[in-house]
Amino acid sequence: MSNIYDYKAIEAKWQGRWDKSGVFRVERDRQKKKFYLLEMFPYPSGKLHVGHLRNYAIGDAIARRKRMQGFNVLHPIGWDSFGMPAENAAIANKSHPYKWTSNNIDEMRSQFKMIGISYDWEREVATSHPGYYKWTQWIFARMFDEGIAYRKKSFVNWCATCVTVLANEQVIDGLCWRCDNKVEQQERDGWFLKITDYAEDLLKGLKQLEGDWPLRVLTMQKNWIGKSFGAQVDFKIEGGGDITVFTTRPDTLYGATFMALAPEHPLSRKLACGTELAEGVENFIRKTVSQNTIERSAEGVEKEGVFTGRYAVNPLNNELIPIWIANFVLIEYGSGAIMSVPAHDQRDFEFARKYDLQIRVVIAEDKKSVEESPEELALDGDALVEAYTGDGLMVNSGPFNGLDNRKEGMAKVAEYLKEKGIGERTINYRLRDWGVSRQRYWGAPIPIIYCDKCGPVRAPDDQLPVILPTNVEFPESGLSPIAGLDSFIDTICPKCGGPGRRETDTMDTFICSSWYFNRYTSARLKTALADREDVDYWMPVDQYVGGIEHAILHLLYARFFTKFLNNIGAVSVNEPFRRLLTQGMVIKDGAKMSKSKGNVVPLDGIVRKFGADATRLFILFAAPPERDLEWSDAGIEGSFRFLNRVYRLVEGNIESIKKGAEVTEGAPGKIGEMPKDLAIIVRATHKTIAKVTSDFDRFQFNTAIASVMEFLNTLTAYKFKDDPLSCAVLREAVEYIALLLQPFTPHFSSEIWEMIGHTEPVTDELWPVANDACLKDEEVLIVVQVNGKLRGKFSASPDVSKEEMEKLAFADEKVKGFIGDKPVRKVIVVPGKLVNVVI
RNA sequence: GCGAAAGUGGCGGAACUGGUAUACGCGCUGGAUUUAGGAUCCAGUGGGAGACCAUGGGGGUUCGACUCCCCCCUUUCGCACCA
Repeated sequence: MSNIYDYKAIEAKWQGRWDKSGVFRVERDRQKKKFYLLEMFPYPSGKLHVGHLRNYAIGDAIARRKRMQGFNVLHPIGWDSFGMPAENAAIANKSHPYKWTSNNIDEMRSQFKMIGISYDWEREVATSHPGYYKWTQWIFARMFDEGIAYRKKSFVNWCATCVTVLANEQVIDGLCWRCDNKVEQQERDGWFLKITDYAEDLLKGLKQLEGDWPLRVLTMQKNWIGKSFGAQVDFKIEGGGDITVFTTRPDTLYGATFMALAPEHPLSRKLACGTELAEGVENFIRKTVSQNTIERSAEGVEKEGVFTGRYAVNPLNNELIPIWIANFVLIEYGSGAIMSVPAHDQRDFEFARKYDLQIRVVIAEDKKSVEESPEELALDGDALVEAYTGDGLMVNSGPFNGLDNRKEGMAKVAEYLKEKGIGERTINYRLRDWGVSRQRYWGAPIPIIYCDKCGPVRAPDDQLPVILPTNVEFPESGLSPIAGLDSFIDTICPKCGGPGRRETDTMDTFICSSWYFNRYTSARLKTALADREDVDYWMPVDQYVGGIEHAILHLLYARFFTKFLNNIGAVSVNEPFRRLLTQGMVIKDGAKMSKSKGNVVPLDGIVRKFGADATRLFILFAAPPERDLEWSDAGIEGSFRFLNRVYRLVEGNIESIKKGAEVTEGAPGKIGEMPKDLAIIVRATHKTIAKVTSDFDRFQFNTAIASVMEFLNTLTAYKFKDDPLSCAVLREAVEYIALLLQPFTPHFSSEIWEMIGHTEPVTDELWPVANDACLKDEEVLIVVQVNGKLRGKFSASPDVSKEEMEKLAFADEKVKGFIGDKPVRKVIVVPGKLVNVVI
């Protein structure tokens, strides 16, 4: 008898069977309750590594268990196959992204099969396939029609290394999310999606997800959307023109002693134009704008500014206030201009101190000070050490004096502004429109044609997909090979029939992944992005599993697309993912495992050495799913050993186990009549079922697996006899081990199941249910404490009375010794658990 | 700075609503088997000679605290001039 089970043969055998029989293929079936389980699909970077495995092992465990619970489970996989690495690799190897990508997909597909994930392979999609991106373009076309996709010139995030523009969500701490290089600001034309139109819907939708999504993700999205209430106010510029500002503090308007514009603000250059200040202003703007995001926004960067020489009129008191340009004012937020209230805003305060600008207090901290010394308040702006940002009573504010700033002031000032037609209450969001133009080749072409007469016109639906030409050469620079490709560019305007030029930018790949979950419901359909009945049956995704790194990016975009598709009547759901499980990252050498960081632990070597089952089991056993996991090879042998022990138990007792099938009634019914020690095994069996079930419901795979291991320890410690009842007990134990492990170690479970004589596959079995009668112990251990410290134990019937427990506790010799002759002050008895004697 | 999560043996991690802290696994020690190694099996394994002491530190509530409350420290993550 070999010590190591033949995992290679076993895994190949079952993978072959699953492939051939197509057990994991599903069809829409209104009779059955559906369950849509989805893991975030991978970018086909080459090979699976243990970081990938975690995601897919978790997903597969859930999918397989749901199948065992009788659900019609949709569990598909595909490829997020557009993207820069393919293009860069192609340039480096003088190959083509198409080839590189499809080779990688082939490699990764075979690896997915090698680890036995229960996918419906008939639904496989690849976002770089024309049959897929046709519908990506179709959605873009709808967005164009609805005014959601639009073109504008603006300051955008530019990554020089990737030679392309990035969305705000793709800039992490001022660095490119992909290559970690510094991002610069550049003024460019490009396509944007008006995600801001959906800001309120996206925010509201988060409420619906509460409890089903990790709170962390909900909070991050909420902060990202960043809703704030306030007012917009128009300030007249002395000598003509006006500036609109957004403020959350209309109650401090009387304290606005200067204005500040973002350097990028269109008026910044104009205001000083032709004056002797023009040069200084120009220099300041140029210097500030050329700084990258980090240099400009890092903590502790000093506030700087320059005076434009011009003044605006405070609309409430008609005072002239100087207009400055300041580095801390952001063009992206609000209107890119602010009214500055140094007494009540720390940033304005620092700026005012530096440039010696007036500071006027308009909110008094408490009532008393207003009543006692009203005249002093007008003066003490200079005495402030920092801005007062709290609430209080309005002072120095004309007719508003004495009002509670928050309860009345804000509304009253806003009302007044509205009456005068110089402002109103408004809501501002931090969320910006999504810049989606990418100056790279390997992405979905934006289906737009420029015509000198008609402007940008979208390609008609019957001309979709706009095919990305594959017969191209790649310049070393990383510039897109289609940017100068006349055969692609030159076309006819669909509107007027005149000459037209195709857009050569491609779409951000996050667009491709914003709707793919719909496509799985009818992956090969040629006439629509998804069959309406199919998509209505399967969507939403019941359980989504993916990395926390997409908390904002992908998860926000996918929600936005779903709301848009719902809006145009293409789908019925409003939120794509009912429940979300964010698994922690797999860390190696202190960084998230990824190919670009060069710290990947490839899967194939490990699987070769221990088998797919042991590898999957280990990664689920090593830590709870949400926690980060520092990878080490060290523990995997334990999982492998465990499987070997189970295998040997079955192989070594195969005759008894088979004989056990002849006892027709099964062990649980006979628990009352069997020997005590055998009954303990039956109880352990059913307790394990109950424990694995409840742990699984909470996705605590690590403890679920631990309890099966513990059960095996109990089982192997017991000397089974060969009588029919013992055989039945052993058989039952082995059967449940196979069933409970099936979601984690499917090949192994299948093999065990077959070995003990089953002809139907274990993957078709139902999830076991513990027998309640077997969960109750015959005896329980009662602990005895003296003054809260453990001093003794005894066992008793689980329904032992409190009086009896107390009696038994005091009878314990050790306990007696600790009590001595001291008086007993109190005795606490927890039924069936513990006695605590207080002396 | 703000917000969130976390801190338990040599290591990964258990402990559901306060009730035997350290389940399960790794590693380590000793033994059995083996020509040897590997594999396997058995026993042991928080610290301390000990009464006792231990869940980041310090207080508190309680008969009883990893669990609840207060203060502090550390780590990780997110946000960070958002007007």
